[in-house]
Amino acid sequence: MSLALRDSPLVAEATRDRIKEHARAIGYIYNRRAASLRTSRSGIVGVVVHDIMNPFYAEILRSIEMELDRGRQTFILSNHYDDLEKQRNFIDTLLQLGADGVIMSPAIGTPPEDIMVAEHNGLPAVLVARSVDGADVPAFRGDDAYGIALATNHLISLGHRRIVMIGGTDQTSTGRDRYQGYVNAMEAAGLELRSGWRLPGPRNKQAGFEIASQFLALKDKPTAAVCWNDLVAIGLMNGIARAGLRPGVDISVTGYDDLEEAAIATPALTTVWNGQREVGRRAARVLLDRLNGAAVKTTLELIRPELHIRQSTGRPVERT
Amino acid sequence: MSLALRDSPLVAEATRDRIKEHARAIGYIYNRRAASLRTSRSGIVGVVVHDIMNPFYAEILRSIEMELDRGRQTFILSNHYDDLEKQRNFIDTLLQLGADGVIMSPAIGTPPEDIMVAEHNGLPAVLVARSVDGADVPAFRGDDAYGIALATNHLISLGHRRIVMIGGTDQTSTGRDRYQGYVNAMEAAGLELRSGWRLPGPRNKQAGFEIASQFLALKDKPTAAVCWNDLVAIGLMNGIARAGLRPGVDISVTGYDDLEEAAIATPALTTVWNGQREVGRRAARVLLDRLNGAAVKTTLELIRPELHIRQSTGRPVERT
DNA sequence: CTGAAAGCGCTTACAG
DNA sequence: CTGAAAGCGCTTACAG
Repeated sequence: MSLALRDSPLVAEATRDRIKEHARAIGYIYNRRAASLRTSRSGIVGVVVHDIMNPFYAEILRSIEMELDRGRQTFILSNHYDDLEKQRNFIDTLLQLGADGVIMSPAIGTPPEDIMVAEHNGLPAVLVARSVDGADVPAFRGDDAYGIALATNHLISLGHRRIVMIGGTDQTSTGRDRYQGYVNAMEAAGLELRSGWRLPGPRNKQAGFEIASQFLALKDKPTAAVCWNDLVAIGLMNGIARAGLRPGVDISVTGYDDLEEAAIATPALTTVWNGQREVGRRAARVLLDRLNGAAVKTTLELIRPELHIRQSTGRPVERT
Repeated sequence: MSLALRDSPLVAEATRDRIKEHARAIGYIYNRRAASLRTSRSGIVGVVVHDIMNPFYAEILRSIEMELDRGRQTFILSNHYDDLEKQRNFIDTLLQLGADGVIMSPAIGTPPEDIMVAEHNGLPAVLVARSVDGADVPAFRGDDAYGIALATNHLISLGHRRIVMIGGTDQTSTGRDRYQGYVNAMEAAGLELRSGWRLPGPRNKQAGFEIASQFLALKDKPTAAVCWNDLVAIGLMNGIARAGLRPGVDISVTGYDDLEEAAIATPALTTVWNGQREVGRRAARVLLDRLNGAAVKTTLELIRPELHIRQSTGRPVERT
């Protein structure tokens, strides 16, 4: 009977149909726990990111969902909110449930052992959006240094000279890479980097909105802001508008990620497409490949970002 | 040993600590599948909504997460995208995994049997945000007719006479209730309801943004829009601004839900707080109570909404 | 080809 | 109080 229900070729079609019909009639429910106990495959994949409600991760999750659906895997989502303890608990839960694999965007400060402990207990891991040095697993993310340089160079080419970087943290590889990309672009253009021209921290709209007054009060009167991501950029533009200045005219602003929202912001946001869909799709595929026993290379793959120019950037205007 | 690991009082403290220490040393992993097979409790709760990436549901999910964490339940999230088949598959998966319960915001057109099938197979259900007539389970949502009347009456009291309702669908109880609340308020004020003054459909920013031109082209030149939710309202305001008009001045706009974003929109959005946190918290608690064997009443509970007045509404201005 | 039996890792009722 | 045994519902290797 169990063979028939799983469409085994060992069972004749007519027999199979009859059995399935009967199973439905008596309200039979397949017990995956029991099957999993026997086969040590559960059909469950864990996915953990900083915050699933953040649209950047949401876009990655959507493409992961599509791929895993195709592979008939159930997925369990969780936020770690950059709390290492929460992340460890989640991996523990996956191990206890006998999950088949995990896709994670590791919490800030994740030691490689926290990832390898999963691997060593038969839970293959794939990283997205962030990578961890010393963790010998496949990882997919955008080329941040290159991407932020695209945005910075775009502003420089428009004639901006006093460009501030807003948001992000030095505690992730992404944070360091983006800041470095900005620094490199500025130095390559022979532009000065004054202290106070980096306002680290903001990563969401609210924080971008709140930092606007601090940005506008800088004594150098910068004419442009390279933002950590689209959320910060949109929040900042709202804050600039609230202060009576026109984003895209008085102040140029760039975002990062190219969320769906970037195109309908006011003004439409110039930003860097970060390949979320691509990252999610490839991570899910490589995990499915691993589950099917394929040998995959455990290296970091960088997706090449693209600049999308819209209305939030223009020639510099001096404020008086 | 199993007693010791579960902190049973039957085992002396010293013994327990020694066993736990040893378990850690040898890398013991508790097998929840096996335990669940034996006890028929899995510690898993399913949560399914239209779209977890929608901030409205995201806010509900966050409070559900907090409560379930406290009850030491793992939760599995899923989107149904208003696809009944997807929703059925998810409930099937939960049954197969032996989940302990499910919290759902049912897909459009969910027949009560689709919910009762879970109940009858030992998977207690609780509804959030939407209710289903004939499904004998607890449900929590806002009082939509009352809430939308708050917004409509606010506009009327400012002097608006030509007020359009934008977004939503008649296919959910929520959709019907909100439209009815708008109609009731208009009629109570003796205001005319012209055809074309309802633009159904939009439920997200993109759609709100795109419908702006259609709204602005209405021959009656309405002075205000009551929007289905905050996302539509923010999209609409962006569309209005793109067309060169000033939302909050030339056109008054109200939202619904009071997302975190509403307060930092430009202009800050006048909207109706819909009790997302409250809905999620109470739904999770009642489910945990059911899991602990408590008898709970299976009735619909309406959370009373509140109007939050900000800058997107003002006295009417005639357009020429 | 078919059917009965073993075993996955727990928990719990029961015998000693 | 302690320890061995039964059984949850599957899958699969094996005997017939």
